Amino acid sequence: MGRKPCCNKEEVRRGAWTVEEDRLLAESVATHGEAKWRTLPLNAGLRRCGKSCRLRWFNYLKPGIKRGNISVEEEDLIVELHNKFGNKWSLIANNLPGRTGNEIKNHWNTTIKRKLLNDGSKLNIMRKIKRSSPTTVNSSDDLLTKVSEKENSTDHSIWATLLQDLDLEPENQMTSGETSSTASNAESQRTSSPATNNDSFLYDIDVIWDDHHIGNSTFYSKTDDDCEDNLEWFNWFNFNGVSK
DNA sequence: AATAGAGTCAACCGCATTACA
DNA sequence: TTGTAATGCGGTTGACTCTAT
Repeated sequence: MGRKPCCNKEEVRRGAWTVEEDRLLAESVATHGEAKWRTLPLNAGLRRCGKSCRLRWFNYLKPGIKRGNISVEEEDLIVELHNKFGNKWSLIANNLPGRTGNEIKNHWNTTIKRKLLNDGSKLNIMRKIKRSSPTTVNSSDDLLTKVSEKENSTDHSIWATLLQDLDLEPENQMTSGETSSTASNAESQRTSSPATNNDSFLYDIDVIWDDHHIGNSTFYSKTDDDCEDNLEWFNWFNFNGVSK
């Protein structure tokens, strides 16, 4: 026996909401509050599923919801929070006033993810690693040399060695045999680390970036093959629990 | 001007979690 | 303590819009 359906699909309306439906929903929430979604449609005179009403309210009608383009600052924050929380959209949304989890999820899947993949040079990946790492780099020149040496390598194990060279905590790296709870421990260790370490690491990379003019123009993916390669690296780093 | 493909986003679906009798 | 209902959430879909040809 399967789960009891939340509503009778034959009797409820589906698809885009009309202005009149929005008005009825808003009035009903104003009167009864944000609760009893199951019975709300009946009380409001709406031929809608309760879940649909709840979604419409929290994603669109609720006062204070920001509409329009997501700013660069917000985007940076989303990337940072996604590094920290993963696909926990509601958690991420809690840190962006006026934005909904659904909106952030959509933006991530349509815009940010594409940017990361298209702009996913190995050095950019290093930038992503350092955002989530509490470690510092011993020397900027040292890092540049190591990145340059390995830039053309197709051997992933060499990059793993580089991560060790960069003083990444062993706990940060999850081997294929480890469980996600191990990764969670590493996560909590990272997030509890002093911000100054992150700042130092960030500064080091930015200095290299500026001084040596290694930017998008050099490493930007120009072909589908490049994108495939970048995606491969991106996935590999994610798999090893480094850039998450 | 027509059209195909890409991008965007609101809404749906079903599983997970929480509340409560 | 347990079973059921209600709610929350993330993944996915599909309609609509935009852009390139």
